[in-house]
Amino acid sequence: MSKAERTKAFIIEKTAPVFNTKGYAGTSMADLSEATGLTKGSIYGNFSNKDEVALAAFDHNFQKVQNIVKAEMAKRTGVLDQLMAYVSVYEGFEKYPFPLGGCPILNTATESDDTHPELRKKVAGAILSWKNSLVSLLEKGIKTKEIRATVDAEQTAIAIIALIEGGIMIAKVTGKINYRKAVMQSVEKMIRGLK
Amino acid sequence: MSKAERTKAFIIEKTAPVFNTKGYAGTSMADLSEATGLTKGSIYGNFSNKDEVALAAFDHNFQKVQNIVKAEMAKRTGVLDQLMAYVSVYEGFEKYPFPLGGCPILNTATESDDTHPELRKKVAGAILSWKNSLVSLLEKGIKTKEIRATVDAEQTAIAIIALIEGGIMIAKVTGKINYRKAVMQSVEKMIRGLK
DNA sequence: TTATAATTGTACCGAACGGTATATTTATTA
DNA sequence: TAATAAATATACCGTTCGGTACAATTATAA
Repeated sequence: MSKAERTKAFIIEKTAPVFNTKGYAGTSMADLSEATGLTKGSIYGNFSNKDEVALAAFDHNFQKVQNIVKAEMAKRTGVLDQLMAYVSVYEGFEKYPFPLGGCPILNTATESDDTHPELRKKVAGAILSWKNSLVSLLEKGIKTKEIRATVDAEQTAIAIIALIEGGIMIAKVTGKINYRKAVMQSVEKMIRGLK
Repeated sequence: MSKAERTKAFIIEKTAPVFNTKGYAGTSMADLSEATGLTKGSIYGNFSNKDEVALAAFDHNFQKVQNIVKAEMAKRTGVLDQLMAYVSVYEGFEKYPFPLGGCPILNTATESDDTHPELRKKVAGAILSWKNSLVSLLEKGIKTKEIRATVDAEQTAIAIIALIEGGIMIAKVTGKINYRKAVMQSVEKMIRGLK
């Protein structure tokens, strides 16, 4: 790993939380300098523009979330139990090394959808891969009879994601953590209703 | 209604969709000039700063959504049917005069939560009033035996909001309208499950 | 250790930012 | 219709924006 590669990774690591809290438009190059302790010239020596840092930062933040979920799922065996991993993670948010600013998908989605096509695509990809892994899990459950055959995997997967993301949004903006927990209990009910 | 009052209303009406698509940080005074055809000086003659316009614009956008839902609910009588009004509205989004840029609650929530306390408060208030009206409706349904007494009104209300907002976000960022419809069908299922 | 390449800091660019003082124009009322 | 008040446009303020040229520094390999 060369010096440049290390610096690049360092910049991403330090600026990712800034983008995730202030947003893309709300984050300035000066913010990135402050977060890294590097000058603007140095940042531009490693990235060609602000966009490139933002895109890398999103990947970094999303990866962080994915790692948490994967780790929690690896502890479990049954399909329903593995689905419940999401409930655990998002109910106990603060116990995990979640990106500062909350869910990067939610944060980036609403800002980018009308304004930033590249970022929008990345978020869409993240949601789609999340959905696909849920669908696979649900279909596996149907095969192993842990889940009713009548369950619509696609619809269920999207509903789970919608509930989680909506719950995070509501809890964060109102400042009421219990709202997120209430929503996660609805997710739990939904999962229990699958068998 | 004086000239100033009319102009003020005009500015809000013309700039509300801009704030709702570009976001607060992403909208400049130049954007507001362009949207209204008025000069910056004129806008500052009617509002003391950009914040004031943004706050008024949010109110305007939220009011627009509220009016649509109220109108749809007025057409119905039963509690479950009135709950279904939300399904109708958010499933058939495009048939209604929805604010350009989508749901103002969703758009404004994620941007304001870490950065703009005043705007955040407004969004929180909007969600809380939405939740309260849902709770009232659910409790009414419990009284009239249209809904099981074991239903947790608060939890159900928040889950419905989370589903709707999450569904809008997913559909918009992925560009797949069907995702929103799938989520609304989950809302429908949830409502049917209440009796 | 020295030459060379890669990396970082300094100093600056023009443009756009939010905001304001004031002149000009338009409503309003006597 | 004339006097006055209200609303709008013009021209500008200092600051910050993203980005760049280039010098100074540091890592790398001979």
